[in-house]
Amino acid sequence: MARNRIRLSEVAREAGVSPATVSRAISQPDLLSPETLARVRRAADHLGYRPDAAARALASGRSMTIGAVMPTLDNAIFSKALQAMQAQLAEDGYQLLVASHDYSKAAEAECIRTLLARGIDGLILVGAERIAEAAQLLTQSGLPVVMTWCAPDGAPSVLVDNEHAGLLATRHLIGLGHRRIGVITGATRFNDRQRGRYRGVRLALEEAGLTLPPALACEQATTLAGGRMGCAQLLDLAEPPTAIVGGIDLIAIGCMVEAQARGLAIPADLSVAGIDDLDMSAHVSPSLTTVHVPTARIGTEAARMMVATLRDEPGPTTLTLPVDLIVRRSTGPAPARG
Amino acid sequence: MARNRIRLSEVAREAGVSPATVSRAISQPDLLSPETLARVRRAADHLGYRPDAAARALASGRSMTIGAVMPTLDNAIFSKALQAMQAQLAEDGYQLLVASHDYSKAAEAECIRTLLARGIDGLILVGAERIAEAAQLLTQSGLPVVMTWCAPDGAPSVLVDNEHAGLLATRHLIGLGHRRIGVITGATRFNDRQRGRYRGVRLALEEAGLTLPPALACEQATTLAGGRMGCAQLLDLAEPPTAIVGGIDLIAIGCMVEAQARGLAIPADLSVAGIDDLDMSAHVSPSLTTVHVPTARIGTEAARMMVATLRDEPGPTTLTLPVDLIVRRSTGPAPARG
DNA sequence: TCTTCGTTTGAAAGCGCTTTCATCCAGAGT
DNA sequence: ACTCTGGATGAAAGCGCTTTCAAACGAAGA
Repeated sequence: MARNRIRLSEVAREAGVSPATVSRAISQPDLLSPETLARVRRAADHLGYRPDAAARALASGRSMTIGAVMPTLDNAIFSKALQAMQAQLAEDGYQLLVASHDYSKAAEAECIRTLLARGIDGLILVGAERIAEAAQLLTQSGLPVVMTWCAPDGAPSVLVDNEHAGLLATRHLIGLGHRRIGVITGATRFNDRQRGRYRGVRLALEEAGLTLPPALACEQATTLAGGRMGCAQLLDLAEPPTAIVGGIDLIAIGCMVEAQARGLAIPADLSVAGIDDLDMSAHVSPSLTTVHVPTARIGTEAARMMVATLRDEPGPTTLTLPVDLIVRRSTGPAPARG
Repeated sequence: MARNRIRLSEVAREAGVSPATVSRAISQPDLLSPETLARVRRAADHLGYRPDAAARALASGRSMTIGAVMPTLDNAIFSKALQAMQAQLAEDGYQLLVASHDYSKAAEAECIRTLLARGIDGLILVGAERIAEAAQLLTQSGLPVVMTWCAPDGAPSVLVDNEHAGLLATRHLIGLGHRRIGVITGATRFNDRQRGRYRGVRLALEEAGLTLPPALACEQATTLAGGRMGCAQLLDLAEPPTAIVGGIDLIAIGCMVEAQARGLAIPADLSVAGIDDLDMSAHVSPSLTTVHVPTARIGTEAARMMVATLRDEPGPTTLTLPVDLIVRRSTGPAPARG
């Protein structure tokens, strides 16, 4: 950390006021008379004064820094949310300290620990599943926390109804006449988002009186390659599905790639639906039917909620964002019975 | 920032030593006798002591925080580099403070300013183009800076030879007999990476005695949609190219999508090559011929270089990572003359 | 005119840690 | 036996800012 050359006290001297006044000029300008304020400002500009963040943090107990712990940045949905979060926080004068754990619970706990030690004013998390140690750290720190995507009832959070998303995608396929529907999700073990979506799929099937044979459900990495592998697995079955739901768009797109590589036409031979609505999903060929999840908004709203909490502004402490089915070209009527 | 309950002085009392000793136990354990060290550690563990980052930063002048300014996080190449950077920094006990500017020079300057004010120990940047104000801020701050992807000669940096990447992709197409080669880059105005790649393309064409008619070069957003639009533009020409180089994979993939949507076969009717080698590029259909850019390694190495600099370790101050042509299925021999 | 109040400013005490500098002591050297 | 050396520890002075608390002042009320 570069020692700033100019200190607050020097600005005070230059402006002919006390250090306290300069401090107030920075953080509570209303308290000063317009003339004094102007004089201080002029002096500060003149000297090129920049307050020292560490000193402010130490003296005030606030660091103006929010921590965010994400599963990974290497996935459009999280990096997009992070991008939006950062933009919103910057607008309110906060900075974002980022950590990612690559879907490891232990690593997540470590992230939380270091972020906590680093002196943050609030913490934004993804999902609500974590080891006891991490949860305990959080509660005993008393730090404001906002969870995203998933959270237990009542916890401050910005959510999407993952179950509903799975439900919408599956209902759509059922409505098109599909009866044999496969599902490929990401690992559900440390991922309540994927679990919720999977539940939604099952729910829709049950509603329609259909069953999900175990062979038609598989877990894969949440990547395009994972989607390809999962699709290959399902298509190799003696009775392959006529439609597949991907737990995230990346998987669904992988499915399409694999199916097309095998000479299948989409949606004539196989319908594919995803969940997320990535930017690219509208542009792949055929365009992907999916459930839109307002990823960027999750970031924005989480940031807003965090700032509101820190400012003691009243307001809703949980927010559920809507998900919508976007019907595109990758889904169509079930093929006639052979 | 949650006020930590336990202070260093309390640990000192518990351990029966002076605060100075506890401080040394944390940051310079070698200075202490093994017994004292153990005693202090025990006391600290027992009380659940966590040092206050702001106080350490203020007293020591080091914040153990590195800032990174990226164009956007909403692009796999940057988020991947960031992910790697973060992982490496975490290993060395540093934290990452992230900001992004969405390809705006003014916003970038603002990012640099706030990051500087936030008290960071070093700054990692992408590219070397920025407004004078930002450049001046950097030099007068005297902060260690590492640039990535692009940088002027001699500046501490982790680079890739963007020009060479463009060259490799284009030579490959020329080698396949293509003579009418189109190129779609991202905006080159505030993007020295894309400019370098474009230069490489021109260079390869010149080498082969070919020209690049202005109509065959276009700039588009660095997205899949941008690639589609650019491809449409080139294919609508009276004399469309037989091969297209995309400034980044995302554009190249967009090209393929557009061409396929128009009923063209790849590579029979049109060859497409990209630069980056995204994860997905191996999995799209047909798989994309591209130039591999070690994105994650850029992040890792930049982090390493930063830490080495901060520790005053000797070592190379610029590092150029190799790029390699990866031939896949999206490129093939030029169609026979009609 | 005298009190009361609100507004604006200053004095000074920290915030929790790091870091000289000084001290102490044991063993090495003579 | 006596100085010298180096390692281990402590005392204390900040790091640059915020924030009570109190003072000073002019205006308003009695």
